[in-house]
Parts: sequence; C-alpha cells; structure tokens
Amino acid sequence: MFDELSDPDVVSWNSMISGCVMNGRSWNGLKFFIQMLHFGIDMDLVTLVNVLVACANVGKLSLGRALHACGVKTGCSGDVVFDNTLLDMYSKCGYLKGATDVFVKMGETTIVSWTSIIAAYVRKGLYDDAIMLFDEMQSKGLRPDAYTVSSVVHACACSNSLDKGRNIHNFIKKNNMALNLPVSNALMNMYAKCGTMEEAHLIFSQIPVKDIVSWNTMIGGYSQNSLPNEALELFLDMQKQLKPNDITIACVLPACAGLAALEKGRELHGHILRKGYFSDLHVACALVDMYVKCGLVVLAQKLFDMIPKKDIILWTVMIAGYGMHGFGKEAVSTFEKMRIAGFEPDEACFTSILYACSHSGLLKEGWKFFNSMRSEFNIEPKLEHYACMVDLFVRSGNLSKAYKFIETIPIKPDAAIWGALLSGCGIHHDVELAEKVAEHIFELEPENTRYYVLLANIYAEAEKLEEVKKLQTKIGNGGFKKDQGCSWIEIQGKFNIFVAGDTSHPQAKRIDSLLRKLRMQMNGVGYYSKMRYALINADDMNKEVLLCGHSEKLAMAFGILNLSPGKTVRVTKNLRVCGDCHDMGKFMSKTTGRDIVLRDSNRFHHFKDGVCSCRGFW
DNA sequence: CTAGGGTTAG
Repeated sequence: MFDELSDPDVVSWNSMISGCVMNGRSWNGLKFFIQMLHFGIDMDLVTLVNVLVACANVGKLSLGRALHACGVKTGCSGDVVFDNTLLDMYSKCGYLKGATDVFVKMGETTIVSWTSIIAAYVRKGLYDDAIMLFDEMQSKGLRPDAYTVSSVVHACACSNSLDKGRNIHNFIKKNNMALNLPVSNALMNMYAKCGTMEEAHLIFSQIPVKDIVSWNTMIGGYSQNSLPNEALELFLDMQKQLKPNDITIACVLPACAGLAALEKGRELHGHILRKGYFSDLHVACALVDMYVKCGLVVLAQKLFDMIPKKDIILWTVMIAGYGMHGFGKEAVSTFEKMRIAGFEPDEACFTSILYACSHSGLLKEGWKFFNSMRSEFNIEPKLEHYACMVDLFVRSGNLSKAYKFIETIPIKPDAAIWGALLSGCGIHHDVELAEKVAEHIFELEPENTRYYVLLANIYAEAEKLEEVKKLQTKIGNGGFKKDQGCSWIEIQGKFNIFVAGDTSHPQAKRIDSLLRKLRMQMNGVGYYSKMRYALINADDMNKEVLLCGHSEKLAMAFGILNLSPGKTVRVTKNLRVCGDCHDMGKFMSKTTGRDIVLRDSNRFHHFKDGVCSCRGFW
C-alpha cells in the first residue's frame, strides 16, 4: 500500500519505519529512514523516536548520537518520550555514560525513565546501583510497575541476592504483579540462579499459561543446578504443548552432559540439524561439551572444527574436553591456536588448561601457563588455579614442593587445595604428611566425608587398621551424609544404575559370575586382590562383597554382557574410580577385547588393550 | 506514526 501512495507524507514514512522496527526488521526501518531523507521529507518527533529504537535494536551508536543532535536541533529533546527513548538507546548500545547524562538532564522523569536507567545499570553489571536506584525511585513517590520489577529481579538474579530478591517477590505479591508473565519468569530465573529450585518451581506451577521463556528458564535452571533428571523430564512435558527453540536446546544439552545421556544427546543433535540450530554458538558449544562429557571427544573435535566463528567459551570447552580425556598435548596446542586466532584467555580458560596439564602430567607447561597469568594477562590466580598447580606437583611426585607451594598462596587455601595434596599423599604413601594435611581439611570442612574416606584409605594401604577403625567410628557417629557410590550405563536409551554390592539387578547372577571369572584370571596372571581398596566408599564393611561388587565393576560387566561385541562400553560414576576397579577395567579391556570408557567424577578413563588413557594421572 | 521488562553454552 505504501508503494501505491502517490505522495507519502511523514506519517506514512513513520508508519513504515515503525512497522519494521516493531516486527524485528530494524535494519529495514533504517533503510526507510534514509530513503525518506532522500525524498526530502522532514523528520518529526515520531520519526526520531522510531529510528532511535531501531538504533537501540541493532546497536548503532553513531547514528543514535546523530539523532540526538537532530533532536536538540528540532527541539524534540526535552520531550519525555524522546528523552526516554534516547536514554534507552545509549544503554542498549552499551554507553552507560550517555544514558546517565540524559537521565540527570531530564526535567520530568516518569516510571519509564527510571525503569530504563535501572535496566542500563543492570546491563553493565552494576547490580547494587540498580537496586539502589529502585529504592530511590520509590522514596520519590514513584510506583514501580511490572517492567521495573522485572529489571530489578534480574539484577538480584545476576548478583545472587536471594534476600533482596525475596523482598521484591513480596512486593510483587502485594501488588498483584505475579500475573505478569515476564515478572514470573524473572522471579523463576532469580530463584534458579540463587540455587533454590523449589521456589522457582512453585512460581512455575502457578503460571496458568506458560510461554517458551518460562519453560526454558526452568529447564535451564535444573540443568545449572545439577538436577539433570528434572531438566529432561520437564523437557518432555514441555513438548506436549510447545515446540522447543534454540534456547531450549542449549538449556537441555547440559543435562545430557551431566548424565552422560548419549542417546538423548544424539536425538537432540538430530533436532539441531533439522532446525538449523548449529549456527547458534550457544547451541553448538553446548553440543560439543555434551559429546565431550559423553566420552566422544573425537566427534566433539570434528564439530568444533566445523564451527567457523569460535568464541572464548567454545575454545575453553575444547581445551577442558581434551584435558578430561588426558589429551594434554592437544589441549596445549588448542590453547596456542586460540591465541593465534586472537583470543585472550580468561580465568575459566586458565582453569581448563591448568587442569589439562595436571591430568597429563605436563609439569613444565603447567608452570609456564600459571606464571603467564599474572605476567602476560594480568589475571590474578584464584583458588581453583592454585588447586590445579598443587595437583600438578602432586602428580609429578613432588609432595614437599606442593606443600611449600600451598604456603605461598596469598589467599586462604580451601579444602579442595589440601584435598589435592591429601590424595597425593595416598598416591605416594606418605602417611605422616597425610595426617598433617588432613588436620587442615577437617578444620575447614568437618562434614565432608570424602576426605575421611581418603585418609582412611591411606591408613588402610599402610595397614594401620586401628586408625582406619577410629575414622570409621567417627564417620559413623558423626551422622554425616555419605556419598553413595553409584555407576550407570545407558543401553538403548535405558539407564541401568548400580550401587556398591547391589544384588537386586535382574542380571545380578550373570554379572557376578563374569566378575568372579575375571578375578580368577587376574589372580592367575599375577594381580592380587587389593583389599585396601575395599574401603573406598566406606559405607559397607563387607570387603569380600565390595571387592567384587563396586558399582563401576557391576556396570562395566553389565555393559560387556549386554552390548554387541564391537560396541564401546560407556560407564559413568558419580565418585572417583577406585584403584582395584581401575585395574580390573584395564584387565577387562584386554581379555574381552572391548573398549571401555569410564567417566568418573574427576576425568575419563579409556581402557583399551589393557592400558588406560590416564597413564596413572588421576 | 512514539519510550522501559523475562530464557541459552565453559
């Protein structure tokens, strides 16, 4: 119709521009604006406002500034709508100073001005300032509306401010604003980011008509909070009424990664290919990570290579992926390629490369990367980086160096750092140092049973059974929560879950006889039963049962019995693999001719022809 | 013909 107009006036042009901008075609709107100027039509207030919104949408700060000047020239600046739009344009283009300048110069401010300036601070990560502005606004007698509270709740989510978030939630309830969908979605997100999924779900369950953001928020929340089963279940529920989008997929994939749910992950990969979602970097990155964590590092690498525009997160995923699988050299060369591609490593990236070095015993390289953090990249190492370094010294056999290194750490070492040294004491049979280290740990985390178990195993290996008993009593009387050792294997989409000493599985007898047979063969070629490992989970004193019945052994045996000969047996365990199970994994791979890939809580072990990819670095 | 809010990967 516009094309048929003989003499379009400024209202006609404004209508076209507005139509474009409001329907996600901001670039087109800008084209109409340029054309309009060519036709010699003078812009008015409405034109300026529309085009400013287009600039905000596509981030065109230079044009936005020019329009600011036009507004001054034409007398539009000073109009509340113009100023509000201008403020938001600066904010969305990332120029906070521009936004605040507009805000302080405004004569009249409205709820829209305050909401926009609050959102501007949130965008820049200045959450406390945003929350302060929210309070200030109310003290000036302005009532926040649904738009305002959405932004402030978002600020609470990003800054992990659960208490402030709850306060605003109360305000929302009092003012009946929870009926507004973005408000409810923001609240759910806030609770999810603060780690309280029960509260998030309560809100979710009360929304009568959920939209895709509601579902994505909950699914992503479960994934981020290590509740992968809940995430997958909700994903199924969602599909009964809504089609997932690219964001949904990016939210579910981490759940597959957490469970090592390879078949579900492959299904999602198919969905990605059909919908063309692979071009979305979030999706592609989550997919690569999923394959890494399901054990298919070579496929992950192929997909990684196919992604033309990589970002720092994707590089980090690949570096961490190589690290988990013991490909330290590949991790280092990937890091170097990343540098050549022009990326500056950040904190998380250094965690990945240091982790990779420690898990492959690359002492020299690890040192080099660690020292470059400060000297080359101006990044102050955090506890996790120090922990990697302690790990690195420990694995390369230098306990006293590790101890001295801990003493140089400028931050107070946490239990994880001492824990790395403690497990090193286990590897190198140093009971005396272990006791010294354990004291530090028990002071920091008196209720974490992992470390008691670690120390108990060190005692057991040194055959100090009195000390073992003392610790067992301590754990028993402490009423501590024990981590139940648990392994699982997915076969045709079905998860078979095993716990230590489990005899309830329908195939328990077959599994048991296979394991007994293997044990006899192992003994026959010189392996001896390592009774000392029996303690690893500390939740059952029946050594005989445990020696043959650790959950990872059961799952590996089940895989061998139920997967056709050429197939790789892929087992996942929630805790670290025990030494005897590790020996048996190697042995199994040789005598049965099967590839076994075991993911434990720490890294991957690829057993093939009697050798493990970890080469002892675990 | 005009302004502000909620969901994604390490």
